[in-house]
Amino acid sequence: MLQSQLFTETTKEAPRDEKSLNAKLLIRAGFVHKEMAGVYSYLPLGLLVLRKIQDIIREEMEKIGGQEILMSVFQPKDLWLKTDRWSKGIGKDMFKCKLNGSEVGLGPTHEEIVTRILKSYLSSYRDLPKSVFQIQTKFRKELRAKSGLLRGREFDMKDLYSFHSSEEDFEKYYKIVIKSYHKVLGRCGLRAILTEASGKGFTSSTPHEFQVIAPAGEDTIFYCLGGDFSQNKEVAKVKAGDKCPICQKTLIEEKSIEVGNIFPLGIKYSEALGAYFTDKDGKKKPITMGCYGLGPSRIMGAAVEIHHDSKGIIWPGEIAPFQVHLIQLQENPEIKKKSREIYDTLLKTGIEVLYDDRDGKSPGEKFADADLIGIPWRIVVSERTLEKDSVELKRRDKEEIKLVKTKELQTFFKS
RNA sequence: CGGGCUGUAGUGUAAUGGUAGCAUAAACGCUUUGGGAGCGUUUGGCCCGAGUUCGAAUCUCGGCAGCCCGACCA
Repeated sequence: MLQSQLFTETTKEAPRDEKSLNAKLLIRAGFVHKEMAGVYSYLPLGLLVLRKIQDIIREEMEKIGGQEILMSVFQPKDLWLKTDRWSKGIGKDMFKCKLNGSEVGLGPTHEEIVTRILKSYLSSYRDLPKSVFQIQTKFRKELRAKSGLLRGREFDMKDLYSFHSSEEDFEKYYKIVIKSYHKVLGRCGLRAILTEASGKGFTSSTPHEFQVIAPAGEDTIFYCLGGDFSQNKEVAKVKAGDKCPICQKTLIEEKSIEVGNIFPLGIKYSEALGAYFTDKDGKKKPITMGCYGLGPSRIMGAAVEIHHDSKGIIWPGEIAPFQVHLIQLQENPEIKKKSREIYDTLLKTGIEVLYDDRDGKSPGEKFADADLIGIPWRIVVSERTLEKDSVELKRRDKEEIKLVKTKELQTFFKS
């Protein structure tokens, strides 16, 4: 991508009406545009990041048998009345509107819809287990949107639903999802702590949240540094300073961001909506379900909260909008020509490059922009480097700069 | 939804009852080029409505919007 052609530009100042760090940096760097409280548009750079997060999720969900679907945003009222959630629980947060005189909702979550769909296709134990997921914009009437991308009224969510013939089979899958989620989040540069949470009306069993320690978080968790125990303050039977019930180490209290959660749904929805299957013994039984959420947009915000410095964002490699930020530092024809060659070579090698080919920008401004945008590798081509047939290579998260021969650049990035 | 704070060029800010100013971005020209460059010229603004007043960005009331705290939140 030629930076001179990029739709967005950076700004020196963050807008006054944003206090949250993730929103400030993402807006300054041109990743998102704020439309209203809790509602953001994704601009080219932001969409690249969002898609990378979504693609990591897709890949990992498919590895655990998830099949991607896309469900309707509109939610019929009668379905939600059957599960008694139209005006209770999450239903209170549902945007509702009239459609030809009847009321419909905009999906804040999809248990109702997915359960009704599965009724049409799953009828025997031979059909189980199955799991489906979707990545979609969710709408929620949050009373108070806040913290930039962390709590929006319109946000991106991946919701996975699994269907099982028994509680045991469900539990096996639940553990598989836990592993998978840790992998997804790890690839997104986040270290999450599996935390016991409250059912919040979804279920009576203990669900789990994936919490990332960060001052900007709105949750508080107690956790053990040994990594074997964590409880959300909402449901905690422990407090800071207590001994870990498992390994006796001291428990710590921290603010954290909930980037994912997983719920045992049991047979709550299948019973309410009549989703039964015929078991080996010929008996009709309700399908056991689980649901599992991850918020790509929230992950993006959390990644910025965790990975930044005073100069800007430091994207974790896998979700960076580009791998390399190539900077043509000066405007003389030789530098332009050489930069262009390097750009073409890198592209041919399959590397994603943002090429700062802009004229009329001082070196200082180009460096400052590169730091703000936060692409993992920076390559500088200048009069100085060309004298040595080289370019400068610097990682966004390191201070050291090394000279690399232009010829060796391709090999460097291949490995 | 309760409480608090705030709305001034695209963005960030100043003017506290009396000529809307500064920075930055944008446009043009010349110079400049290793950490947000210089000079000159130009464009562009008081959230909306009502009231008080000779006169309102400024005071009052209402609305709308944003942020923060709380409540709420798979």
